[in-house]
Amino acid sequence: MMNTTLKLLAQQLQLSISTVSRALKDHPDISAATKEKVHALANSLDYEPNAYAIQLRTQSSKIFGVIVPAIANLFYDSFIAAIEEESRKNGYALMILQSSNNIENELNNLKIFRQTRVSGVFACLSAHTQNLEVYEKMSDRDIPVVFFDIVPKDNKYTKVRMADERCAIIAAEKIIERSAKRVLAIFGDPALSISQKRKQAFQQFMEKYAAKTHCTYVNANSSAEAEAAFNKHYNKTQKFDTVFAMTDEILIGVMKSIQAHNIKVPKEVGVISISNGFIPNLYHPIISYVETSGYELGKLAFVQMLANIKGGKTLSELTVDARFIEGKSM
Amino acid sequence: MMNTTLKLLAQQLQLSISTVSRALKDHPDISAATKEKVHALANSLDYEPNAYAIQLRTQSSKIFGVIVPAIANLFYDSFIAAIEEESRKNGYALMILQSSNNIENELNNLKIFRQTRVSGVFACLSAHTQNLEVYEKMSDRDIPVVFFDIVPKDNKYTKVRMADERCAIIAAEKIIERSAKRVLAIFGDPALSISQKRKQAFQQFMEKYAAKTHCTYVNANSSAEAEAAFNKHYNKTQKFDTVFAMTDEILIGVMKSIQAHNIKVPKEVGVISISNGFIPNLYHPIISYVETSGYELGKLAFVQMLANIKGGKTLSELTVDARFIEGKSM
DNA sequence: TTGAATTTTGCAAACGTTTGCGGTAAAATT
DNA sequence: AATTTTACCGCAAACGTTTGCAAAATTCAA
Repeated sequence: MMNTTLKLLAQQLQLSISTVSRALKDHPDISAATKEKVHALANSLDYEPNAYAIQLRTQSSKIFGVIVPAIANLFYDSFIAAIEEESRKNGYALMILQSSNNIENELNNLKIFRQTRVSGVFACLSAHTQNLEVYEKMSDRDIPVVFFDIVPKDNKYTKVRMADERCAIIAAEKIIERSAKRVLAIFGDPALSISQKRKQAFQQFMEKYAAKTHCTYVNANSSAEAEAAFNKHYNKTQKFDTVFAMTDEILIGVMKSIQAHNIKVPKEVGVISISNGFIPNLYHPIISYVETSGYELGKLAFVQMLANIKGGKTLSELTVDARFIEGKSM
Repeated sequence: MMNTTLKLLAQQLQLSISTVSRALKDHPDISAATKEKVHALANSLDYEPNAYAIQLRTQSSKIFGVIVPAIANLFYDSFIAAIEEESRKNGYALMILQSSNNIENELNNLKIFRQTRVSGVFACLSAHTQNLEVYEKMSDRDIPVVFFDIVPKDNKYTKVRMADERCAIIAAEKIIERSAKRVLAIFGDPALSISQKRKQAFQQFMEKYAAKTHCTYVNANSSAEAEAAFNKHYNKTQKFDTVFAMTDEILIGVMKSIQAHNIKVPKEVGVISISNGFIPNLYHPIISYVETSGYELGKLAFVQMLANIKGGKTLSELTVDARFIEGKSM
């Protein structure tokens, strides 16, 4: 079936294309009567403006690009949900591509975004991205980039992220409040800056405010590793009474071990983690956690994006704060 | 910065636009020498073809639209991952929109797809969609639609889905193998056809092959409801020895209750569910489940889409089979 | 009634491609 | 040397919009 175009409408109405175009967008130059007619026919013929022609003419697509390491991730899911909501409100659509933490994919995705002439891109660096040249290329093309979560160090970029250090510190506070004697703290991939930051903040805080508390620090790259680490340390004679899990992945491993050993939470060991909330709510008792909300991060990122688009370059690093959500595990 | 266009390249090389265009796509009419020069300049100037101009000219965008109820869902995640992989291989990009099980959103999304002139759409009906008119509209515009997971009844559509009845039957088989005496079977929203189908298949099978087994059938709309249902029936004098959870959501509720009561699995009660595998692996012991793979469904859907695009209309309903994944809970 | 002011509409170029067709020059065939 | 073939290349139209400017139609004032 032929798509109805402005030309078609114009012919049927014995009007010029320009008049029809203007009528459709309520231009003051057009009389009410004409507008009426045009709208009527457009509706009955189911007219849909051709987005490609518009973009070609106006040089602006109403599409944002999003790059995440993986879409199957609770944190990024909620991030995406947030910018999707805002985008919809503002008449934008989203194009979501995943890098799978693979630099080549990341490059490819960026290329697609350039070709699609997206209005902006939300980017989460893949774990080991070093070369930011491609992102420069976007800026050269006047496509604003808002980095989120895993962001470059350099200050010349616009970025939003969780207050990573704060998260760790809040957790530490709660652990101290509980007057824990021995704690096992499990962090993620030591190569990632997020692991480093959180660990450093946590460790410093503990040493400063609870020097007598005995802390064991471990890194785990997966649920399985976390489970193994837990098992290993739980078998020692001096058992820990509190465990801290830096991520959902780690929490999952920890909880498996806890279930396997039928350990009573919080009586025998207290558990606290950093999470967006889904996983902690899967267990009984519900796990206490420091909330990192991908949703709020998304909202923030969107604000930044809009600022970039409207007001030219607005560089800055914004962080969204974390808060403690009390479960029954501490 | 100005975008480099064919025109620009042509000027710099003292060639016509058409020659440059053809050179870039290896047209046999163009001499090797010229091609060489054109490619060189294009590279150094970082030429990116304008996708909008191409689409305007050729009337075909290399974009697929995807509508899912929610992106934050393990099943849909893996579905998306699969079509994303295939799309990338075939030079397509994906535009993912979520309906949030809201009919108005669904309509809006479809509209965006029409305006974007996507090459095709993968659609999962929102829970209570009745009116398929909008989807007809897509077909009128020669945009193929492949329905997945939650699909219309009508046979005039292309659809792929899980073998829902088979899932339930496999679960029933395993329950019988275990020679369960009393089973609690919890199904999802009774308004959804998927719940009805699975329940019916399950019930029929049990009645036919294990008439003496006592089955209690319950519906639950959420984890909390599932948990409540479990609690309620577990308090009866005649305790069940096996529980079947139709979805991850239900399994989560069930497991909460199991943890709360410190029930031994599989000794005191056996657990089996239908899932893609993530949730069952969170627990100790690992829960046995019938696998419904969003990933495989995605692959299948993509095949169907390609068939539709290449070979005109190919209507059919394909299902991907299910299989039992043995955990330690039965 | 006539010219000016105002309202309403149309012309045409431009956005960056693709592609059928026609043209020119060199090479190959008589 | 005349003709045909082959190899390259350019012209121009088209895709569906938007928009500055000019033109036509209407209204108004004198």
